[in-house]
Amino acid sequence: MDETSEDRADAMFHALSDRTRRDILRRVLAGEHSVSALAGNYDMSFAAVQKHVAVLERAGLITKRRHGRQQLASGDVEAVRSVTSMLAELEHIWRGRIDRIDALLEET
Amino acid sequence: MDETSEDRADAMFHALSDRTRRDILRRVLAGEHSVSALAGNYDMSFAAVQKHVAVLERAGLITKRRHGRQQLASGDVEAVRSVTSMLAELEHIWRGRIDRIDALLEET
DNA sequence: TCAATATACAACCAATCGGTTGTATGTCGT
DNA sequence: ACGACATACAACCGATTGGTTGTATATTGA
Repeated sequence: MDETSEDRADAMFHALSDRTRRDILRRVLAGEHSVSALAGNYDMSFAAVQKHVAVLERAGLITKRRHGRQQLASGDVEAVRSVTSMLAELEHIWRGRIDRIDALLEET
Repeated sequence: MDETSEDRADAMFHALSDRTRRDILRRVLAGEHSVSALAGNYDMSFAAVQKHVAVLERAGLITKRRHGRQQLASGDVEAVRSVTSMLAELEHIWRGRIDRIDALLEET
């Protein structure tokens, strides 16, 4: 159902808006971890952590690969960079405003 | 009630997770706009837009200043940059992983 | 002074969120 | 073959979200 880049932006920012998910992302950017290894770090049920991992995966911020009975999660740095570039676009818009102010000042 | 940097991160990413709020942020980064001028752009009630503006303001992404009976909203590019730097921290963690992999390969 | 304008905010609603427990499905080791 | 482990997912719950309408409070211009 998700199709547009706005949908992807919604999903990515939403995934990043929870501190447990940001912590999971940090860990799996540093290296592969199974879902249960991740779950061991938090004071909540395995199922809750598994859902957080699923949210990150749906947003494209992590990928999983099977290894025996485990699913090894790994952070996708390219997805992180795509979020960075959305913010860069915002900064670019702001820069245009400053340029316009400068131009106005120069007119005098 | 918000105190920690994790609370601020929660608020900022949450504020950015809605496309209407991202659009508002783009407009007010480009230049000041009153709340009702912003509301004119969207197919929803004034109150809904006013709440979106309040969410962005609580997250620190925009500031408001009174001008007569209007409140002029303006995007805060420094706040946007602080989000960028959170993502940069994630990229940095990932770089450490790559360095470790390189070191392992070099051992052979 | 007074009507119109601009904003804020409360109360409400359906939908989603972050958590829970319970169950089903694979996969491993013996 | 079977018990233990790893994962997925459904059902449920209270809290929050994104929207609505209605009301209150300033501020302006005539």
